[in-house]
Amino acid sequence: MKVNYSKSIPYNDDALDRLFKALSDRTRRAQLARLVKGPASISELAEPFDMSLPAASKHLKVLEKAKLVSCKKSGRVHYCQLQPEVLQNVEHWLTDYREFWNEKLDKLAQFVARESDDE
Amino acid sequence: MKVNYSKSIPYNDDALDRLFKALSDRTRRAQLARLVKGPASISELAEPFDMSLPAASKHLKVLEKAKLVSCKKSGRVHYCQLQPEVLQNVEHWLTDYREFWNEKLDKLAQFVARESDDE
DNA sequence: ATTATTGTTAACCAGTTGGTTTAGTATTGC
DNA sequence: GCAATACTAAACCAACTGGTTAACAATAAT
Repeated sequence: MKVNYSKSIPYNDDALDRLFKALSDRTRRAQLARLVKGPASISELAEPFDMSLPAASKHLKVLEKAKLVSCKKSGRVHYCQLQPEVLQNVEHWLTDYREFWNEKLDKLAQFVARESDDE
Repeated sequence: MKVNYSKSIPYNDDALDRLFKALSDRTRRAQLARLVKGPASISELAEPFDMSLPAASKHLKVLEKAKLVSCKKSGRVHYCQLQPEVLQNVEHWLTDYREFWNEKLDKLAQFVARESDDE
């Protein structure tokens, strides 16, 4: 089943706002990068960044609201897990532009090819 | 010439910050969407959004700083053009995660397939 | 020369963000 | 029971955002 994500489909602006906003902070991107390697507690996610636990915790909340991360409590430890599926929204959003930049790259490639022919 | 954008390469955080921040506002995304259809003046980019010219102009500046748009003045009108190449940074940034979510989707597909077999 | 058009700049404002510290709540371990 | 651990909640702060209006500059049209 293929979903049509082409130009006419209205993207969910609220979701994209939350997503891009979540991704616009390098600390949060670093936390995501850490989570690629596997689940982690909030302390583990705070430690490498030289910031207080509350700060790290707040970042995690932003990631959770964007649905990039899910956390569940086990005892007193909160285990956080990457939930990368929502990044497909970014992927789909890019579609219209990918076409555009490929065109430009093609033109550049043709230009370069033509230049080399002249030499 | 292939550039290695794999995990070990440090992404340019400043550029990604500017890029994701620029994309995190729906007005700016709408302006980009408009520019897919071709260059436009600042007035044209302000008009559909029921906002003042200075506001639209500020958004354009954010897009320019992220290098998503380039503007040049001709007479008194500023023509703005989409510069989508920089979105490849987003594309590349996604790489590590794409792998991750494809895995998950594969597992889901396998699960679904097994379920249908049972029926 | 005047006037209209297309923007920019500056000053301002309310709300958000990213950080802090301090205090409090569960849970675990001794 | 008591102390340590892992976190959350609240209050605060400076800086940034996204918007406004008012004033200005530059170009075009009459």
